[in-house]
Amino acid sequence: MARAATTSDVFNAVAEPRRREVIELLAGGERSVGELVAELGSSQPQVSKHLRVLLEVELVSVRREGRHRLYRLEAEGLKQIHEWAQRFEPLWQERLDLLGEVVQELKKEEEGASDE
Amino acid sequence: MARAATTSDVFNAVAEPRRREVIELLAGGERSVGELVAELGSSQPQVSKHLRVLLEVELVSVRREGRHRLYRLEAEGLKQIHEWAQRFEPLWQERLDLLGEVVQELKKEEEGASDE
DNA sequence: TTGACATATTCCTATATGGGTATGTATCGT
DNA sequence: ACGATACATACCCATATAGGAATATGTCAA
Repeated sequence: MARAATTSDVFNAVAEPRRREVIELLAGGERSVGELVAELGSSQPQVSKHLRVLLEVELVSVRREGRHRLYRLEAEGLKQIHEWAQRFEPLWQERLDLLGEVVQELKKEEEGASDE
Repeated sequence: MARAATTSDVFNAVAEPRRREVIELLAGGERSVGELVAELGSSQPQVSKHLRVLLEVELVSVRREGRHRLYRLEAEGLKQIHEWAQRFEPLWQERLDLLGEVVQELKKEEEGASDE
């Protein structure tokens, strides 16, 4: 088999840099496809395709406004990612603490050395 | 062009469910490949490949111990994901607050209705 | 209705897998 | 040195894109 579909879950949807950019732009408020195209510098079809993926995993929603389609970020979906990563926070925190201790050790040693 | 390489960044590396499982297992402490194979129920080559991807984006590190290779989670890499998602926390929080308000509204209306 | 504008969809191509199978390589015990 | 154990790689296949180009669809204005 091949890689899983990007439309299957939020993690896959967000794995694409371009789509993360779209999300970041939409965090600033609703945008039409055209605006996104201008801001991203991608082709219109590409932007539409990325939006479709984000739509399928419900990271965005659409609304019609005349000839435009206004896309809006549905941030709840990102919560899932945030929470997943957060589970490991104690671990990287631990490392930082450890680093802090090492620094303390080095300082002591240094002081001891300069003492000689 | 094709899809981006999974070895290019942490987001891609974590997009694969199997690799997230590996990360979760390693969060419990160092493991040998064999242990991971047993716990994941995947084939040994597959596990090795996933570990390689995680290694390339530095989400894990390896250590030799006799015939075994002990993999260890390097959680700092996940911090990046956590922080990226965290940027949007105000947005989903906002929605929840809004939801709360709606609930309050409904309660009031309900009380008013039962009052009639 | 006709034309212009805004998007979505389709088609085509090159590429990067994920999984299975077979094989290479390093380490340990005898 | 030899066989067994523990992994890593190589190879093959089917699939899912990301992009680009062309086209279809939908909406508004005259």
